[in-house]
Amino acid sequence: MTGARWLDDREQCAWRAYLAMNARLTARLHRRMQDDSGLSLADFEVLVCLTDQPDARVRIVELARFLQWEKSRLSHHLTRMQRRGLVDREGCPEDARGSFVVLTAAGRRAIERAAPRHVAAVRELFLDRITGEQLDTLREIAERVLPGLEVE
Amino acid sequence: MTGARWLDDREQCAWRAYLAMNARLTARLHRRMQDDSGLSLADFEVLVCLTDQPDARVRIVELARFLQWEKSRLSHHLTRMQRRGLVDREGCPEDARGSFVVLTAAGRRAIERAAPRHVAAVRELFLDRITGEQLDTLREIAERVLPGLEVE
DNA sequence: GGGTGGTAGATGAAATCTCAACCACTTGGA
DNA sequence: TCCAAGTGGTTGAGATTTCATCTACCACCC
Repeated sequence: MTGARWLDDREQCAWRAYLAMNARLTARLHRRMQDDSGLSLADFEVLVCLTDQPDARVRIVELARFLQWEKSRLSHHLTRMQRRGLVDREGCPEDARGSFVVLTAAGRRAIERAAPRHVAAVRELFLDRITGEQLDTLREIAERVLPGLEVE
Repeated sequence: MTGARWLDDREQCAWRAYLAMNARLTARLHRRMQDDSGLSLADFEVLVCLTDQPDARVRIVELARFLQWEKSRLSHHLTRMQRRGLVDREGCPEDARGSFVVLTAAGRRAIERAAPRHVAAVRELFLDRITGEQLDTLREIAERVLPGLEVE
C-alpha cells in the first residue's frame, strides 16, 4: 500500500478552506493590529495573559506553558517588549531560579488602546459573518480536537 | 464610549477555543512534518502548488498571489529551497521580467514522501476527531468568511 | 524616438523564531 | 553532607520573515 488513505473531495475541500481562512484571517488581524496599535499579535497575546492576572504578574514558566511557546522564544520576546517598556521582569523570592513578568503602565495603556480595535476587527472580519450556531459548532470542534493536541 | 462592544461569553469562549486549536494544531503538524520529512509547512505549501500544476511549473507572481505571501518572502524562500535542490528557477519568454519556479526530481520525491504522512497526521489530529456535519459546517464558515478577507 | 507609471522579481538589513548549549538553582536521594 | 538529575531562564547562532529599496522590463502616451 502507498500509505494512508487520501482525502476525499469533501474532506479536501473543507480542510483547504479552513487553512485558507486561517492564514488570511490571521494575516489581516495581524496587519490591522500592527497598523493601528503598533503591537504584533504576539505582543498582544502576552499582554492579554498579563491583564488576565489579578496582579498583572505571571511566572515566566507559566506564561510559556499557557502560550505554548518555546521558552527561548518567550525569553527573547520579553526582552524586546521590555526594551520597548511594555513589560518588566522581577525576581521570584520563592524560587531563586524563576522570574515574574510584570505589566508596566505603558503596557497597560498599550493594550487598553489596542483591545477595542482588535475586538472590532474580529467582529468585522469574522464574528459578524457567521451565525450563532456556526460559532457554537466551531467551539465544539475546537473542544473536541484540543485534548488530542496536548504535548506530553 | 470606550469603543466597540466587548465579546460576550459565548463569543469569547468560541474565539479563544478556535485560536488555541489553531495554534496547537499548526504547531503539531509543523513539527511532525519537520521530523519525519525534513520539510517545513511552508516548503510543503510551495511544493503542493507546484504539483497542482500539470507541468509542475508556476509563475512566481501567481504563486505569491495564491499563497498570499509577500513577494520578498517568497523570493527568499525559493532561494533557500533552490539551494536545497527542491525547486529551480527558469526565465519567462513571454515576459522578460518574470520567472517560473519548477519542481525538480528531488522536490517531487520529497513531497511524495511527505504527503501521505501529512495526510495521516491531519486525519489523526483533526479529521478523525470531528463528525462529517462539523466538517461541513467548518467549510461553510470558511466560505462565508473568506470573501471578506481578500486584500484590495 | 523619448518619457512616465506600473509590474516582476531580487536584495540587504532588521526583526523574529528555533535550536542547542549554558548557568544558577532546586530537589531528591545516598 | 554531597552529588546527580531536573527545572527556570538566558544566550548566541542560524533560519525565517518583514520592510524598504532597487533593477529591469512592459505598456501607454506624447
